[in-house]
Amino acid sequence: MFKPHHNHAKCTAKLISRAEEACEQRGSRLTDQRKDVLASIAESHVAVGAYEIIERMAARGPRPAPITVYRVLDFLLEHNLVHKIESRNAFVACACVHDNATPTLLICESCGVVDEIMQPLANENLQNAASANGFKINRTVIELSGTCQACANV
Amino acid sequence: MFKPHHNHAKCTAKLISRAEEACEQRGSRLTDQRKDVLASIAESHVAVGAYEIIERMAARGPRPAPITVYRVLDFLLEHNLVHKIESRNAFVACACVHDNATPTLLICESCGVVDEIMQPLANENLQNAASANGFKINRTVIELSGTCQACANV
DNA sequence: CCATTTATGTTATAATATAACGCTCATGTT
DNA sequence: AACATGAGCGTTATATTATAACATAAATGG
Repeated sequence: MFKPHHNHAKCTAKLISRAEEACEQRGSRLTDQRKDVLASIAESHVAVGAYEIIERMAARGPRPAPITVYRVLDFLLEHNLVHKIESRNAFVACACVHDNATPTLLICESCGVVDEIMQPLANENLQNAASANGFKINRTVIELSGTCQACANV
Repeated sequence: MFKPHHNHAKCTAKLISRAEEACEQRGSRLTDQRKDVLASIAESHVAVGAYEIIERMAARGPRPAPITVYRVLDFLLEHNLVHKIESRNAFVACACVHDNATPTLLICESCGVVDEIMQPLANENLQNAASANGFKINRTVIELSGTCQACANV
């Protein structure tokens, strides 16, 4: 189904080291468990459900309880190290650097790969529209489902 | 919590009659059950969960099974008569006319009211960005959570 | 070393959503 | 009318996603 078009080991390593940095900066601890969960999610760029994370972890060690994984997910979400795909109840490791801006998620319905792109113009439009309606944005979700380039070319 | 700032009965009536039209145009049937579910959702502009819909219906007649409500929801979603708030697993009746464009949902975290606005510019930006990445959009989700004007003024 | 917070473990359960199967009823056809 | 078809719905069971409540351990700051 999914074939990485890049050196994924390198990709994961980079992600973990960025996560370590981010936690250090914020004075929070990236514990082994948290690193494990993050690594499980980062196994691919495909969105993964919480219970699939449990399976992946069970394959390499003791099976964590759901609450354990959800607790870690909360931590990782707060630290912007993973994103929740709301339209799928699934998670992906954050693939790009975005300070406070909201990424647009491109979700392939065929292979499941989730790509992140920064779209400052769209964010600005939405911010303006919200303001015009007297609405104060706390959180923005932009998810586009469809067909990725790789799958379109098959 | 929520106090309508308008004549809601009128609002619902309009919604139902629009739904009837839409179904007629598409040659599908807006059965009593479907009308009931739609009316339950449209009781307010607050997003409502599937099981809360069941409660509302149970208050006025026999309690429907979850699958029943979900089936109706599928129908209503397909016909664009309701929207699913993905970030909340909840539903609202479609409040405005939008041909094929995607509405932006403004979700108040305080009162739960969901407002719909059309944001052609943002849609266009996202479409362009997707195209630039070779991504073909099938479905777009834009959800802004925050504080609505009414709640900000309290 | 103690107090406090943060992290984790354990058990149970809540909330959301779908599968599978069969019956009924409207509709169109012969 | 008799029949075939498919849409709508009923019923039972179960899958999937997420959280509550309470106990223990481990890190951190004074």
